Amino acid sequence: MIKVINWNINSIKSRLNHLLLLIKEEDPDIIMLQELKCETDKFPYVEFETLGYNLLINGQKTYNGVAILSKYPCEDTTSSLPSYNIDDNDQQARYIETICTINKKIWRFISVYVPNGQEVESEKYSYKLNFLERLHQHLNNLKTDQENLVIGGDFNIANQDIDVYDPKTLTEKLCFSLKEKKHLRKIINSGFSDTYRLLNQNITQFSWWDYRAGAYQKNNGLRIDYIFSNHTATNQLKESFVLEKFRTLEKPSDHIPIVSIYEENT
DNA sequence: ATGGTCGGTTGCCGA
Repeated sequence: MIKVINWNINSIKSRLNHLLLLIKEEDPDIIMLQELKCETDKFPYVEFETLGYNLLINGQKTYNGVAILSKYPCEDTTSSLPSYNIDDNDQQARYIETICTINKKIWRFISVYVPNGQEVESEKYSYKLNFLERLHQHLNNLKTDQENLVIGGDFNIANQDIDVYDPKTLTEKLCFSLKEKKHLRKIINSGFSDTYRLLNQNITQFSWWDYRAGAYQKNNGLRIDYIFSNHTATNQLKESFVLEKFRTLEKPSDHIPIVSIYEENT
């Protein structure tokens, strides 16, 4: 069994105890994190090495930052998404990819923090769409039919009406505009499954609620965090669920962890 | 109700 968790933690420093609680309660094999808001060499390595994790960190000061924590040894780690001449000077820490060998099978894991985009048609919105295009190209170039590929991330896009609290109000708003959805669907349709949706059809479950305006109390949320897996991995998918409890703790992240469990075919 | 609340950093940005 391989238990994978994805979580936008919104500051590793502020949420250290929540992450330790998550590990204590769920004992995941792989944890993919976003928004560390911490420089690579300031990550609290010891706490997690003590718990048996290999740590792959791509951090930066104040903003962004992604990580993969793995109980299995990792190799060939890359901390940048190729630019493909689309965005040649991208310095933001939004991507990390690594390969684990688990029971002699190759599992490639990616943790990605897609740009928020600030406002539809803004400069940052273009950067968001460009980033998604780069991600799409990179995933196509991996040609990973022979291996298992699992992508966890905060994509900052809700895919369908069922994934938002009020599709009418949110039409063409940031994180629900047609251009964003088309970019997201292009990635999914290139050979991935949305693991939570695959096993929980017709259920409205959000992964993020704004800190502002009592959004959580009103359940005004969006499902923008995902675990995607390729066909090979999805064939082994057994369970997928969210841990909404982590939005009810004191000083929570505005996002909740998502869990997907794979059972290796024998 | 076109507002509000966080985190990291220091008077404001990003989400």
